[in-house]
Amino acid sequence: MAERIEEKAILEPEPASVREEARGPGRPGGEESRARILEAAGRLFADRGFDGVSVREMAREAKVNAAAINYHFGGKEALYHGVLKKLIEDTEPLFRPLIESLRQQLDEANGDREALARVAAVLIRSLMMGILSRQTLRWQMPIMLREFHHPSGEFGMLVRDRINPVHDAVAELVSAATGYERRAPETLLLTANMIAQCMAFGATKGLILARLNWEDYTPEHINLIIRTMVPRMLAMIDLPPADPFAGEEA
Amino acid sequence: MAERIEEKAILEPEPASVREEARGPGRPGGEESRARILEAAGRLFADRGFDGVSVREMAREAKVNAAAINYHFGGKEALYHGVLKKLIEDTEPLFRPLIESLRQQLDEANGDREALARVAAVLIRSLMMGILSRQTLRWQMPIMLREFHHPSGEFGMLVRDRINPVHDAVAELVSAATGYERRAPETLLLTANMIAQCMAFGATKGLILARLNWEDYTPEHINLIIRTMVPRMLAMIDLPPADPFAGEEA
DNA sequence: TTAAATATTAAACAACCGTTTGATTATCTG
DNA sequence: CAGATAATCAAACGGTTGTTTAATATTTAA
Repeated sequence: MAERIEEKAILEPEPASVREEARGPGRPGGEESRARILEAAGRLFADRGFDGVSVREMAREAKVNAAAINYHFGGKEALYHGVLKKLIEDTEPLFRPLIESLRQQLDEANGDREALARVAAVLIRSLMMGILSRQTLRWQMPIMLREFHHPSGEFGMLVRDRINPVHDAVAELVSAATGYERRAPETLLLTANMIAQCMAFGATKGLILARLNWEDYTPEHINLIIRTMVPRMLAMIDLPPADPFAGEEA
Repeated sequence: MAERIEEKAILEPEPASVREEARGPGRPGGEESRARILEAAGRLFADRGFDGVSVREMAREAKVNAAAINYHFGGKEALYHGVLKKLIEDTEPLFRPLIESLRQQLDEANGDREALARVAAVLIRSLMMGILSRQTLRWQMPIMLREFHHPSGEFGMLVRDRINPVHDAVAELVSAATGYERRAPETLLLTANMIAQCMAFGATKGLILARLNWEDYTPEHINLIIRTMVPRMLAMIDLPPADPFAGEEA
């Protein structure tokens, strides 16, 4: 029995990162270093892509020795996996309540088109607000966009854990608004397009700033984008206009 | 006098690529090699990004010695510049007639909303068709998208020579359709959004295929996308529905 | 035929890449 | 205290990077 355990331990010298909650004795600080590495790696991966950043640079940014990255994660590829997993976890607080309240309000609307429009308006505004103004999302999105066009080995996990839940929920809204079947290709295409539009002003930020002669996105700019786009995105799915800022404090 | 020329030649050992039309004596075949390098580099840059490809791999794909790339272009960065310049030139035959016929038809429509809708429908279909079905555009677009979000030194040239002409023309359509001023922020935002939507199904191809359970884009898929999206994009800019395939042979 | 010009190549360059190793430090447990 | 455990680091590994060099091949012009 002891042989089997030892053999497995030798064959799989797992990195420290897959440790469970139970902390034994030993030099502390590992969790903080691990967190700093994930933060720096996410920022740099998003900005320059997987091949655009070196392990040494990420280590420098995280104030850690380069070997520490392999110690904590097991390699550059595994670190990217960790970044993507953390991205999914970190966006959970934004998307889960959004999905749940969408489902509930969709139920309450019960086919009333004006109510549907209000639900859709709030959803779109929340998505755009989150994507454009949250600092964390601003560097997380480029990673997702990269995956959308050039899927890596982690793409499956990203679709299963983050994309599908959001798209399925929004598809219910699109289906209710347009009358398309819930799983019809038209529903899926429109859903993907609606969500893509919410991300577009983040994805093409450089272009928008150049065309509009803006320095950077300010809260006023973001409000202008939302005010301009929301009524038109509602029209896109056959819904009447609705104030995207209804129920908001002045 | 001879000194000045020689001095300049020494200080600026320009790569062979900046040669003018006039061909002197010497071993031939340079132009063909240069073209093969540009083709391979464009394909690989688009697929894996600037840092994702090595000079040696591009040389191998182009059936050329690695040193030939520096001989013809002067370096990896300069090669990327050449790829982008060629991209702008190559897309000219698609965009110039599109822009010109758009301007002319816009003039002929003279405010008639049904005519405007037909003009917009044809424009959107042409853009989507070109982006989704042209093999060349399919690898050129990722490069543009990369530039949109992460502008390189060549971004200015791309905006000036390729983006602005297209956006300015589409902005006229958007302005005529919505009533916004031609240079109003709303017009520019809506214009960018309309064009982004035409590119979205190319940019998020991996996601679309995964959600729709498609293997790859077929002509039928592309037609479905266009049939689904065009009427809704018209609604987005306050235009009545129009058949995007009107006037097309069955 | 000789000379100049253009194109191509193998070899070498220093720098950097991701990863491994072995030693060292810091903390907890018995 | 001693031993186990966890974390960190400098150094080195073999390999690859973009680029340069020097030699060579192939053409035209004189």
